Amino acid sequence: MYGLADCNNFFVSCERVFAPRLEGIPVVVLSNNDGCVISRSNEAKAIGIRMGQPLFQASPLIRRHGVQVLSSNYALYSDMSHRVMTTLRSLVPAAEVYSIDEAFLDLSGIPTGELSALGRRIASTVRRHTGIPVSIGTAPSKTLAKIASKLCKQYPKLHDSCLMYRPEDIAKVLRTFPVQDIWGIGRRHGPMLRGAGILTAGQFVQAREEWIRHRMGVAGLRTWKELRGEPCIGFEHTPPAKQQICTSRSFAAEATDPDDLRRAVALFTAQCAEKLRRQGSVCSEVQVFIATNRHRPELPQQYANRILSPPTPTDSTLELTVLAERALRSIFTPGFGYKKAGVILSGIGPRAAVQTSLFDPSDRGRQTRLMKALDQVNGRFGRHTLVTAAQGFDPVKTNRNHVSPNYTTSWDELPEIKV
DNA sequence: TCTGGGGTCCTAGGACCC
DNA sequence: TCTGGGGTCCTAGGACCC
Repeated sequence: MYGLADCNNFFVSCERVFAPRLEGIPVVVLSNNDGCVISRSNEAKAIGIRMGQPLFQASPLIRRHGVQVLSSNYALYSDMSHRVMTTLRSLVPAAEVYSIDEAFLDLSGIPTGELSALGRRIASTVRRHTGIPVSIGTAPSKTLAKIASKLCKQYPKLHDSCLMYRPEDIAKVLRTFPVQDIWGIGRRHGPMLRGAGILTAGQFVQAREEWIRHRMGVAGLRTWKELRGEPCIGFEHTPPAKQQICTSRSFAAEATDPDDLRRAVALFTAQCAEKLRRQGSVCSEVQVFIATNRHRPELPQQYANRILSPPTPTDSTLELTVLAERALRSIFTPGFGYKKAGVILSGIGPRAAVQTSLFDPSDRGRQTRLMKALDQVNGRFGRHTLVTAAQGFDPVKTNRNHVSPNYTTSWDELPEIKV
């Protein structure tokens, strides 16, 4: 049996833990650069604010209903996520972190009769330890567990835990579950299925196997089997290393000054390299891309990118920064206003397996010790304590006009408390 | 005026091999 | 006129997820 623990309205719930005034009123959290709505309280959902909706489109509703608007604060959310995951791990044999707000639970070996109560205990313990409300879905496959967790949000009397086990119970749920809400069915296959007269998960599992294979490939077939109770997506006990690492941002305003872009690209490179080192990998390619504002078609448009390779796979911020800057210089074109830039590391492999070049100009051991020192200093004294000169201390501006304090990760940012 | 960021996997087609 | 069979690797594009 698989469990799925899903935090309800996660980013909004994180904000509410430390700002109880946000309880019971409509709240939304925005994407980077304050662009789109990416988390909504139940009250915000009820008044019709949509997921992913641009802020400016939602603003009439926001004004009319006095919706509280917050910029995203990932330092807070990732710390809260760790607390939730730690609590989950203490309650089940194993947990697979699936996203910042979800984890699959390995429930093998637990008697079926105890699963329902266990789910309720997990939900109430996470709530008590972290303040975050979660929904626990339990079923014979991951796809069914996802559906079970969604039912918790619909039916309060389930007390945050839904077990779908007996075939007749599963069939009953699938009969009314919308096909486009199934995990694995996205914005293309959803409408395709509806066009074919398949509106519910129940109709989907009744479709012919060959038809699914033909129209939706092996991934669609896997979803079909999972819904029929045949697990095809296994439990991952150790997270695989990333094959690609990306850091990118949109800017508050279009950048025309090459120095602004250089500093941004240097910062993104440093952040990518840090992620790379954290998973113990090296990379053999660094890609830089810059893009104009695609929502302003009346302005000259460009998307440019360039990939460069170090002589030997590396995880050194310094080596990668030199390459990234060279790549940027080769694609930057005066006269364009760049709204977004990013760095992508690829060709990723384990550090332990690096094949060095006979003509390698750099001192590997020295670079490694330097990066270790860099990571230790920043780990101890804060993220941007030690930076490359190329980054500077004055990052290119993004919009973040409604940000909450870093309640859990930086004491000096806590609001003053009157006694 | 204002429109996010970070990933994975599959598939088809082309280039190439013998 | 007739024009093989079997395979690998790479890439771009499309689908999906949060």
